[in-house]
Amino acid sequence: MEKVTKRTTIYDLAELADASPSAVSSVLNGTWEKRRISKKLAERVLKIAEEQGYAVNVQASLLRRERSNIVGMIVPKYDNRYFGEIAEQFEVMARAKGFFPVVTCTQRDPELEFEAAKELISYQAECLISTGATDPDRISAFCSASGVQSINLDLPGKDAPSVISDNYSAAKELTKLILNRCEEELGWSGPLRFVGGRLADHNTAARLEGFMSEHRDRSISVPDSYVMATGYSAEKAAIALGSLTPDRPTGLFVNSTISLEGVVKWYSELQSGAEKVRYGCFDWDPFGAFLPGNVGMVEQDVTIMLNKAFELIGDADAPTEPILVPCRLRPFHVIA
Amino acid sequence: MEKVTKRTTIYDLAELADASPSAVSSVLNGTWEKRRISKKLAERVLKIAEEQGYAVNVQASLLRRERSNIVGMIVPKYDNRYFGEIAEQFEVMARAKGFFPVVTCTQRDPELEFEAAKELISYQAECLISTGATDPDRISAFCSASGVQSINLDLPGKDAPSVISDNYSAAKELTKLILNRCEEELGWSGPLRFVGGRLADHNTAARLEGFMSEHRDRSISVPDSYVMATGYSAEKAAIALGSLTPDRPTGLFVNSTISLEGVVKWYSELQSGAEKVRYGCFDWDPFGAFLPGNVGMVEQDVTIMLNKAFELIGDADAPTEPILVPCRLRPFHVIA
DNA sequence: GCAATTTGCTTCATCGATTGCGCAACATTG
DNA sequence: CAATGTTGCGCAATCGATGAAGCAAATTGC
Repeated sequence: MEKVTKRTTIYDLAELADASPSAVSSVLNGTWEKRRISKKLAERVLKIAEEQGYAVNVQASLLRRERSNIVGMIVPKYDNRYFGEIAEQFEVMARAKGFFPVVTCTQRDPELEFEAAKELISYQAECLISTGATDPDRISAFCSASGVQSINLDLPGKDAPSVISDNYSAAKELTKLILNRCEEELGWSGPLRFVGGRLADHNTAARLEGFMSEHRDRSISVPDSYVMATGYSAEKAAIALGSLTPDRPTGLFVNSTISLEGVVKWYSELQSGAEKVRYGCFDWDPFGAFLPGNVGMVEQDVTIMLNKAFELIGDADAPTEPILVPCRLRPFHVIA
Repeated sequence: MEKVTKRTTIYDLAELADASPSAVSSVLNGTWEKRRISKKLAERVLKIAEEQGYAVNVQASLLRRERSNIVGMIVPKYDNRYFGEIAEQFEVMARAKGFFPVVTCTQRDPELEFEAAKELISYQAECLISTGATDPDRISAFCSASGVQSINLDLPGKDAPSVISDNYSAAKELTKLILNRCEEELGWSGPLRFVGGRLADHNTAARLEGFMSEHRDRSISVPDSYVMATGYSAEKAAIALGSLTPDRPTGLFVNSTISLEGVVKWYSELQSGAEKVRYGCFDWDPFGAFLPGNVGMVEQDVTIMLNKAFELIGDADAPTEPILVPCRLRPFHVIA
């Protein structure tokens, strides 16, 4: 219609409705009854707004208001169900609580994490949730300098409240499951190998502790070479296992579904001995139950984690000690 | 430090640096050389800004500027690799082109899709990409009323340029692969069953056409009951297959990885006859290659699709005919 | 019938950043 | 030394929405 594609503003609507911009504004933001605007005018304005395809300019609105209602979240990757579910549920919960969620994916890149965090703060986010951040304390420091609350999810930080899985306990349970199944099905009692993750990463360290603790409880010693923290990459896990030929029984504790991809690739290419392999994985995938050799997976409790995180929003004196959320262990039948 | 946790503004910095807000502004947004601010003052301001943990108020900045640089995207779910990859790559590409990406996940809910689209426009998004939207034309209509460009991805719409996979050809290729493998390995020549998706959905319709066309080429007739478009749900697919016992050879064309979950569940619970089942899936998952009975998957080319979509941004006379992007067929060895 | 109240709006300053315009102070030219 | 040019910066209007304050008209109270 118009030659200029300028966005409609309340001033345009005001002219069309023969009213003042402030009346239009109060009609559109729902405060019109409080401000004693007649129903008649309100309806007229709403009708015109609809006709014109009006959408508030949030920039202008937020500039004037005190609250932005934006909660930001950074997430490393969408290549596994865990972070995907976190992002999805975060958005749902945030909307239900009247927030506007903005999620951004930072590719496990510390620089990008920090840039994205700054960007979200520039958008006046009231709270920033750093999920699985490589350097959460750097982000927390920047947030606190800007007077913005920050919360760590999945990986803990020292300078902000953290909600994380109880990695130690779940890893111990998973180790127990794999060892038990190796005994029952292969008549063999370990030690298992630990595949994937980074030792510098808190979660990997905690899981390795649980893994070791269960071995210790059974008086099984684990050779150093059995700990293969190959990072978060399928290829590296497959390469690390490459030379391993299971002429004897073999058990694997797989840390993350991305490493599981590599393990399964290795497994499927075995010439022989596959029936002597058992593994379990920390993290869940719907296809996991159907992978041969997989005895079980750990599912982290995203709903509870996010509930706890949302409870922390606005809480000035939140605990600095990480809040631990129990995981669910899902045992599978082995597919022969 | 301060008792009030007010965000630092250029006015605060101006006072600290003993300069004017406009000088501070131009230093911070990089126009200071053009505005002939001395290097000395610029460095002083930058130092103070850093000390104070200053972050621009994008709301104010965008209000004043003409461009927002925001590109919005709505995505249905993060429960499969396809949409996860789309979201990730979209963010990377958008940043590389100097945009600020905002992605939001709308749970396949038409109302939420529309609300989210409105919200993104309120944030002055310059372009909105609707991915897999249930009702893309409603979104396009609103966008065009607001003078915002909209682009459809994955599912086409009539009122905005669309970039979609060549569903027909890829489905035909996949059907061909499954039928061939059934012949080679089972000595059986179909017809296959079509499992998952919604017939009302453009992609499902196009894939079904490709499926039918390949059957027609081979003079195989497909009974109506063999088309089981059970929607995007693992349970419904599993239930639909529930009564099917493969006493004879059985071949399945699985439409979407979410339906594949149900198929694999059914498959793994078969008492007998599993060796007589072959299936293939439209959409890719890294664990797919390791699922027994799976002869191949179709991987949609996210990178090319997004490249095409980005080419459309800012293009006023973009074609209204959908742009078709070829898919990659990934054949697998069957795991016995 | 006149003051007091209520109704239904408008006016205007404001949020923080941006930018065209302009003005001193200093340097250069002839 | 006056005219002209350059450097370095400040002033003030502006973007669109908001809400406190205010004001005229309509209604009520006595």
